[in-house]
Amino acid sequence: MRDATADPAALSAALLDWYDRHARALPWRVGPAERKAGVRPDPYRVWLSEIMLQQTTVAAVTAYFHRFTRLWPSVDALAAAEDGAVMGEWAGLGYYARARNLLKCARVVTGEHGGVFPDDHAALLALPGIGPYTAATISAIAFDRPETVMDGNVERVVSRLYDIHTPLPAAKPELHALARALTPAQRPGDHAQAMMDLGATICTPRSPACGICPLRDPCAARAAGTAPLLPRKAEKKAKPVRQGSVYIARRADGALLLERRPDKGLLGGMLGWPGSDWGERVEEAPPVAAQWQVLPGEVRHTFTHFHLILQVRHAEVEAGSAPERGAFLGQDAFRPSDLPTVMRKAYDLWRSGAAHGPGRAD
DNA sequence: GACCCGTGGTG
DNA sequence: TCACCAAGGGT
Repeated sequence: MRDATADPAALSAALLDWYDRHARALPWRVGPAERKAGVRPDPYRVWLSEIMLQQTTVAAVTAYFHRFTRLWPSVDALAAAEDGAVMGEWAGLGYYARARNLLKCARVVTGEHGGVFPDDHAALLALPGIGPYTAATISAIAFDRPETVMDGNVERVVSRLYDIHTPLPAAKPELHALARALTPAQRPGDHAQAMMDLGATICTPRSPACGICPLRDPCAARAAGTAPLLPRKAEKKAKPVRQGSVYIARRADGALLLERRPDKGLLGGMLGWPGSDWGERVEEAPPVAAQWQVLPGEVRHTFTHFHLILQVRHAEVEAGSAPERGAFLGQDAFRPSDLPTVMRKAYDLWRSGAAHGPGRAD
């Protein structure tokens, strides 16, 4: 199915020419004009952005990237941060193991590499939270190494360029070999970013803009009319529905009962309301003795592999009450933005009900 | 390879 | 409303 006229050097040249004219301006990016003028990206910012961008859109990442770089302008500054502060700033971005590994990685770079990111693939791969994709991307973008970057964008672009119908993930080795042949010796960093920009703006998952694509002539899927159908993917399993409950206790002074979740597992390391496990139909004793009231309504939330329906309970507790789980956090120390989204939804449900007082209709 | 791990946008 | 999707990594 390969187009014999699709010379890799010509493809790469056409792609770089398009990138020079249409590169997205991104907060962590050194654009093609600056790069040609000799400007080099800050490896810390490249690394931070790549971790944030794992399975996450540019639109979602941008505000987080600005906050993180303002609070912690260097890897040394980040390494010195408190765990809770970093987890709180990451709240809402998801995949919280990334934040835990972000801190681990910063502390290794500071403690074992003198605060300087290593510039070789193997050393990068050995760092927490950096896998094959991120190691290759940091090498290419931060150090302009001729690494082959294989993310979801590149898989899509290459599968269409060569009209590959093998479903993912089985197609990965084949796609990687094809992508490697496209990687140029000159400007590999810009090439990697050009592939991603093409995938994000032209060669999109649905209704790709083939008419204005710089690779439309050599593209095999464009010729075959199969571009919108690629890449094919293995079927996914259905998500089961789980249920559970959380307890929001407020002390007279306004302090709220919260707990730090264990590092492993769902929402690991994040702040949350004490509650039951989540499963078929779980009931559990409250974290503190009180008159618990079931709030009207429910929280619905979807995780990677299940749907959750959450019942929210609330109680006003006495000043001296000793909780069996969690700890009371003072009004001034509690920021709703520190909560992962599902816990934030529970908080919002309680607050929206409290605003209307008891006896609310729904 | 299989499974676990979040979230918000989108059609 | 809902399934799909996004600059993946760890186990």
